Amino acid sequence: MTALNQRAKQKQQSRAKILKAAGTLFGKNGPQATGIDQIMKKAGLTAGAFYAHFKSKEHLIEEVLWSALPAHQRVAADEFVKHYLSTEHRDHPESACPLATLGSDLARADRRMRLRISKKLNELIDARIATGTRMTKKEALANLSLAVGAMILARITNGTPLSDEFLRCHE
Amino acid sequence: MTALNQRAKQKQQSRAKILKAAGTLFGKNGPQATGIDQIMKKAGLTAGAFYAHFKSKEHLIEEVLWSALPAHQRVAADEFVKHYLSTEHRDHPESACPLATLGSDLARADRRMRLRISKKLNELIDARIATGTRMTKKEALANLSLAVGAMILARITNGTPLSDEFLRCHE
DNA sequence: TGTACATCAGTGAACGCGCGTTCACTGATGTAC
DNA sequence: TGTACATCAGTGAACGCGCGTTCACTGATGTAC
Repeated sequence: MTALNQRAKQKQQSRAKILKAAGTLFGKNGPQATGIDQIMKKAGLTAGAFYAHFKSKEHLIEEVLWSALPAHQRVAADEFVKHYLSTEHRDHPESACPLATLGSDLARADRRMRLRISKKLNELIDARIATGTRMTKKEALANLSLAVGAMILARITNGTPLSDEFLRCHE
Repeated sequence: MTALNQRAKQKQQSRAKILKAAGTLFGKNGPQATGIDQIMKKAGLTAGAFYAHFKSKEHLIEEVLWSALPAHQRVAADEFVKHYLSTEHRDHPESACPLATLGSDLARADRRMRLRISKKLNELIDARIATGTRMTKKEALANLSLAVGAMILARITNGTPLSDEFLRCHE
């Protein structure tokens, strides 16, 4: 039978809960400032169980980033920036694009991690160009850069008038 | 006499050394991953002396960001993006614009810190518009967003062909 | 179907280490007379 | 000018705490016969 038994099913669910909790907390406070204890509590488990699911905190971080990356894949290319620069997206970093939430952290990540991300970015951009309305690669890269930069700046200035202006600066 | 005596002069120099060392290390590894010991060693002092200069690590971080922010102020508005997106700037985060190096960290900083930064950003942007070649505020914001976003993405993808493409995506 | 044993997800306490911070002390610089 | 005392930048060891990780144990689930 390919059906998982009860134990395996439960373990898989626990793993999913940990990933979800970690994603939320990483988005809110960053991976460095998020403890295993905190993650596991949010997932409804205790700290010790963590290592039955992940080899180390480092491995968890990789996994979370990896799964969070293609979040905006399905948005049409010409709608992308507009969709990205929403107040909704700005105000909920816990469920947001990791390029904006963790961009500077990713820039400091080790080479292996950065290469993995680069590969995925390449795929996403190629897909966007292919399906987009005659968009050049250069335009696609500029769009993504603008979106990520404006989102970060809108978050930094959140609470001042400048923040909304950053969200509208693409128009 | 307004001349400082030898002690005060030396203390001022030590403070400057600490700030410089911290700026470099924060740029390279981020403030979270940088220890007081490390900073003080680089400054040629020992850990204990730190608290004669700064109330806490938190206060040092604020000071460093504050002083690093207007680094690009003097570049002419229409040259700004081009100047910003250089390989030199990408490859030396230790002496780079903190918006790119620490953008996501700043987005997570506390409200007080973010408001201080916002105020300075406002000033810088207003100055840019005033002196620039008929640039609208929206264009200035879009330029800054593009520059910061592309720099972060170029750093993440550094080591792959995509990185240079991000640096050239503004053309 | 029932019984005895094996497996394994999760518990919770403990360990070790790093890091921010404190503090008694030192020695050079500054001040009073 | 010299002497005695005060000040203070910096030292270096220690403290306390949080956090990543380990591990002996538990109890429910799965397996063999």
